[in-house]
Order: sequence, then structure tokens, then C-alpha cells
Amino acid sequence: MNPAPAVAAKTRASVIDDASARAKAIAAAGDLFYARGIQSVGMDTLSRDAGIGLKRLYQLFPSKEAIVEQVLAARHEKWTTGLDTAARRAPTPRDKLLAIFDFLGEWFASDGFRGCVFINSFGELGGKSPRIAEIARAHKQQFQHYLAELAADAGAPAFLAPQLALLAEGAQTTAAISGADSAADARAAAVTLIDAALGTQAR
Amino acid sequence: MNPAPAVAAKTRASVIDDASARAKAIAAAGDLFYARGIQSVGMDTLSRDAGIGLKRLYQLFPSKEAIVEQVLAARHEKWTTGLDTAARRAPTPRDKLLAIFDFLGEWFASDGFRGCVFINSFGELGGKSPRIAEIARAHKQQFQHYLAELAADAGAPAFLAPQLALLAEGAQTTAAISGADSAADARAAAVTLIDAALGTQAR
DNA sequence: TACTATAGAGAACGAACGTTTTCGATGTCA
DNA sequence: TGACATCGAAAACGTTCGTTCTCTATAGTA
Repeated sequence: MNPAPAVAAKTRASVIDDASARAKAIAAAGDLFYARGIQSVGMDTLSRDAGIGLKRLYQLFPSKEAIVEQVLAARHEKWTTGLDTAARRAPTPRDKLLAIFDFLGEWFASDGFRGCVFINSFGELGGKSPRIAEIARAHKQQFQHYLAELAADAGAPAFLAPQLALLAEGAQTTAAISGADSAADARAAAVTLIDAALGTQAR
Repeated sequence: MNPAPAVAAKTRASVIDDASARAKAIAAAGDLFYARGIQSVGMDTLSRDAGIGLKRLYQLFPSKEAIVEQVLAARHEKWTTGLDTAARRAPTPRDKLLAIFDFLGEWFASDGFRGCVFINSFGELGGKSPRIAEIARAHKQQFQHYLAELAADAGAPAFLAPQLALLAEGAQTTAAISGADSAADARAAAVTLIDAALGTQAR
């Protein structure tokens, strides 16, 4: 009848319930890992920043690596949702493809932007952690797939989506490292590639 | 009269001279850092792999960070030389621009390829080490400048070079993470962008 | 040959890491 | 109220890190 109180009854003396504590920890870990890199952030720092004791942290997560994985899963969810929201607002399939680059532009301009967390994590840990490498690979593949759907909706040939993906990836690293407004460059290039691809179609 | 023996006389009992030892250390460190990430490689591992004792290592370099910086400097040199060699082989300015993507393709297919070391280092350490962030930024800026020169030689407008740079950057991360043949995709997109840019010129 | 300086191997150091445990304090249920 | 469970804070554990130091062997100089 009342499932939420039932859960609360199980963890009697908790200041906050497990789900909220987990969410707080993942949010804090996401910010810390993104800003400083994963290995540079110790569990003590995470405990302090999240406001959750070390003991509870290790009751909620089996290891730091598990936290990393859940952070990446959360960031993937956030990315996918943001992308889809931006694309949904655009009226035509062509506009949906371009909306991706507007979405990137807003992201690049946000405070603390430091590139794609999947690219960063892959560079830092992909060489020694197959799990992290696979998570990054899956994330990028899903983006490719999403782009391919949008491109197909626009009636474009199959080669367009990978080309636009390269622009988006390049814009992320360039904006992070060089601080340039690479979203605008990427968008302009995307217009050219899209028009060229649609022009080659025998419609 | 004999400057080389004079140097050898200064370091009497050396098995190999300082310059060779330094080069060996930087080569070994470059391979290790690239394959596993920087923080994942300890000085003991580097000492063993380079065949240089810890004591000597710290006589040759003041710190691990100094080794990292010199590794990046060496990789920058190698990248610049390889790029220029590839471009020089191409007959026309347009072919020089495209030769970059052929160069990338060969690199991506090489053993142990794991993306751009500057992007990886930036992701791992850029958040806490301004030096590393600046080295990565300078490297990418030099690439942008090189591309701009080639594009200008081809008679293209100024917006082309940043667009091609995005393709190259995106191809590097995509090839590293997804393992796809992104150099071919990038090259095809580059052809479209170059032709479009040259077509807009009022010649 | 005796002296000096450097080499390499590795022990040792202090700090930081991920993880576990201890320790009162607090809230829940019989 | 009293037994119990869980909390946060922090000490402690074993390991690893970057860096320094010790030790012995050896090569060059006089």
C-alpha cells in the first residue's frame, strides 16, 4: 500500500534514504571527476563534497569504480535527454540535425565546461580499464546511431551521419582545449555537408 | 677541438651518455604514458622499462612532471614532422589538405593507437595542471595555424581551416574510442567542405 | 695502487590512495 | 526504557606513489 515508507522503515536511522544519498553521491562525484579527472579525486574528497560519510558511501557503492560507472551512466542519460530535447524542438529533420550543434554551443558556453566526460575518461582510464573503454565506446556508438536516425529521416545517404558525428566530436575537444567557439564552426560545416549529401540524392 | 669526448669525460663512468639516457627515458615514458595514461605509470615502472635506474632518472629530470612535459614536446615534434612530410608529398595545395587525412588513416591503423596524446593528457591532467592544459592548447593551436596556411595556399576562405580541423580532431577521438575507420569518413567530408569553400570564392 | 665519482639496484621515506574499522551519538522498535 | 541498528567523523590499514638515500661495484685519474 505504501511502498516508500516501507523502504524508509528498512533503513531506520537514515538522515536521508539510500536512493537520495546515492543520487547526491553520484552528482558530487560527477562534478568532481569532470573538473579534476577521476584519479585525482580521492574518496575522502568525494565523501566531504557529497556530505556522506565514507562508511555509508561504501555501503551504497561497492567500490570507487562502481561510482565511476554510475556517474558515466548518469551523464549518458543527461546527454541523451538534452540532445533529444533539442532535436525535438526543431521543426524539420534538417533542423533537427542542426539543432545538435546549437545544443553543443550552449553546453560549451556553460560554466566549468571541460569537454566530453567519456572522451576524458577514455583517455585517462581506457588503457587499463576495459569497462571504462567499453562504456565510452557504447556511448559514442549510441550517438552515432541517433545521428543516423535523424539523417535517415532527413532523407540523407548513410555517409552523412558519421561525417556530422566527426564534427560534433571534434567540436567538443576543440572547445575544451582551445576554448574556441567551435560549435559555430561545426554548425557551418554541417550545413555544407548536409546540403551536399541531400543534393547527391536521386529524389 | 673534440667537444664530444669532453662531455664524455665529465660523466666518467656512464654506461651511456646523458643525452642518450634522456632520449631513452622519454621514448619509454612516451610509450607507457600513451598506453596506460600518465598517472597509471609509476616511476619504478618507467625506470625498469627504460633500463635506467631511479637515481639516474632523477639526475636527468627534476620530476615526473618534467618528463611528462618533455614527452609531450617530443610527440609534438613527431606529429609536426609527420604531418609536414605527408603534406609535402602532395602536389597541389588541395592535395596537401587531403594528405592530412591520409596521414591520419595510417596513424589510426598503427599498432597501439589510442588517440591523441594531447587530448588524453588534457582530459586526465588538464583540470589540475595548467602547464599540461597550456601545452595541449598550444599544440592544437599550432595545428590550426598549419591548416590555415595550407588552406590559404589553396585559395580557400578563412573559415575552411577550422572546419577541417574539427574533422581531424573528431576523427582522432572516434578512431580511438570506436575503432572505426574515421579517417576515410573525415577525408570524404573534407573533400565536400574544400570544394564548397573553393566554390564560394569569387575567383 | 689508492682516491674519487658515478653507476645501478633497491631500501626507505612521507604522503596519498582505496578501503575497513572504531567510536560515540542518535533514532527506532519491543 | 533498554536493546539494537545505523549514522557521521575520523582513525587505521595495507598499498602505491613520487622522491631520496644507502650500498656496493666499477671506471677513470694521478
